[in-house]
Amino acid sequence: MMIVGEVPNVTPSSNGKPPPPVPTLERLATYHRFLVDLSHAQVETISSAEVERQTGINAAQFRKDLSYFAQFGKPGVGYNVVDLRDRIARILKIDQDQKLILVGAGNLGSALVGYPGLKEHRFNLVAVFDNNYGKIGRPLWNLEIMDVTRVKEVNQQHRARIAILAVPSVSAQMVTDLLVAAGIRAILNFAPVMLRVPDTVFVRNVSFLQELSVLSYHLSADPPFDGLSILRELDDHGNMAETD
Amino acid sequence: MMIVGEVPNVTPSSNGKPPPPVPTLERLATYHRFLVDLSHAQVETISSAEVERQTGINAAQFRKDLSYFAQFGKPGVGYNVVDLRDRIARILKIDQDQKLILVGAGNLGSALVGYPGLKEHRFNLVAVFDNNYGKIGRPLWNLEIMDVTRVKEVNQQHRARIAILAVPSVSAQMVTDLLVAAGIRAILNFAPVMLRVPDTVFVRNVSFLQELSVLSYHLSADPPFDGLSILRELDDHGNMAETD
DNA sequence: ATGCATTTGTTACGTATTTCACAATTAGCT
DNA sequence: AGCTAATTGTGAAATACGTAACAAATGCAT
Repeated sequence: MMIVGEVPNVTPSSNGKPPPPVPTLERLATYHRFLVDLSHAQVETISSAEVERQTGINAAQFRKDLSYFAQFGKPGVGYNVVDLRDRIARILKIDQDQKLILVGAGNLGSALVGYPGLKEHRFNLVAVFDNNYGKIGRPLWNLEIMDVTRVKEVNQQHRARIAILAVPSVSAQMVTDLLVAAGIRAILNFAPVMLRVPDTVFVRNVSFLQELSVLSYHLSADPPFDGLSILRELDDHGNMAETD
Repeated sequence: MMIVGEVPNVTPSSNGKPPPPVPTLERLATYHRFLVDLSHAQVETISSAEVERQTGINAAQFRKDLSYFAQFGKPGVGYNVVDLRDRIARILKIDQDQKLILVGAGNLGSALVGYPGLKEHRFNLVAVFDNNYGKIGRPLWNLEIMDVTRVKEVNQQHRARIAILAVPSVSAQMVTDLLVAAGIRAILNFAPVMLRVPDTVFVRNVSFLQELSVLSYHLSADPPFDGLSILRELDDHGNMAETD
């Protein structure tokens, strides 16, 4: 029973249960890919302990992640690989074709949508847009690059709900507004800026430079060691961190 | 003074202070880019409240993030934009040229290292490797693609410490072992697998499919709304979520 | 059929991160 | 100089997330 005035920001399908944490969703995608591999290797069942051994993710974490959604396993036995794989796919809605549009047909955008894993995971590119007149009309893969100002009109046919945004930072917000107006509900943003969107729209940011900067931080400031000193450390410690 | 037997896993420059959380480092990169923009716009000083207004990041969060490193601002005044920008750059070590190598000269890898933002942020690609014999010897940008088995030998000259890993999942671990042996200390991994590395090596994972899957989850299961319903919601609520 | 070894689902605990709240500091104004 | 308004830096409170621990469930062996 919903109390009037309560804020219904609990994300999709507001049941009674607490919504799954975002890190859980991220791991779910990892589990899915892992299970796909297992199923190809004809593995029938797997235990959470075995998942930990093979992926490095804590077994309790794995079980808890799944518990946000339903009960999947049999005590004493484990999880049926194919069943779990398919049920996770349903949760993430990657069991059905998902239409994508790309905005920004530059180097990065073209490469991203050219990634063959996309089709394999049923993400389907249906249209490509750009705001650079030099590019409009040219082909990208099997599609024609269209003027981004037409995105609303064009998406009335496709009804894609996910957009990949790979435009320069300066145009990112402007393009985002067009996407929102075109019915896009989820944006994968590669521009290193915070987008303003209505709270009905989900954004995930991927920033290449940010990732590199975090890595850069962790490099010690001392004079660069040559490769050998690392090897020596390896020998000292045995070798790998964690697990076998 | 270091107590014997203490575990020195506190990341770089083990001072007495607690190490900054990783989320703080990620935001630091965001602040840096934001400050670069401000400095180009000739803004002299900025307050944490104004940062919140413009980036959406909580003002206390901003101040606390900075407090892990030093005191940067003047009470009653705020932060000097140029000074803060440069000090964050020093913290992240993006004030100096950082050498990078790329492993995996496919679509994605080529596009990533072709991104002009890299040079602007002083990340310098010094070598490209692949394990596909068809590609070895060919040029990529101004470099020749080399056999990845030679990475140790070649990196003895360059002494790059950061690697971008954009190879298929199956070869990712094998290549990683070569990189570690070659003195690489930080890896930006685009393959959707968990890499095993010694704990002297830092890994950041970027998975395109994982990001899309998380977005896909958030799409409600109900029949797809057309673009107009979203617009109606926009009108109802005023318009944007948060801030002006 | 009963007991044992295994493994789940979940509650309780611990750690990490974010947010709040306020004393301390600064610049400008009178 | 002293007062005021603004804003920082930070300990304490709140929240989110991860890990451990264990009762309940299952299949297998006897």
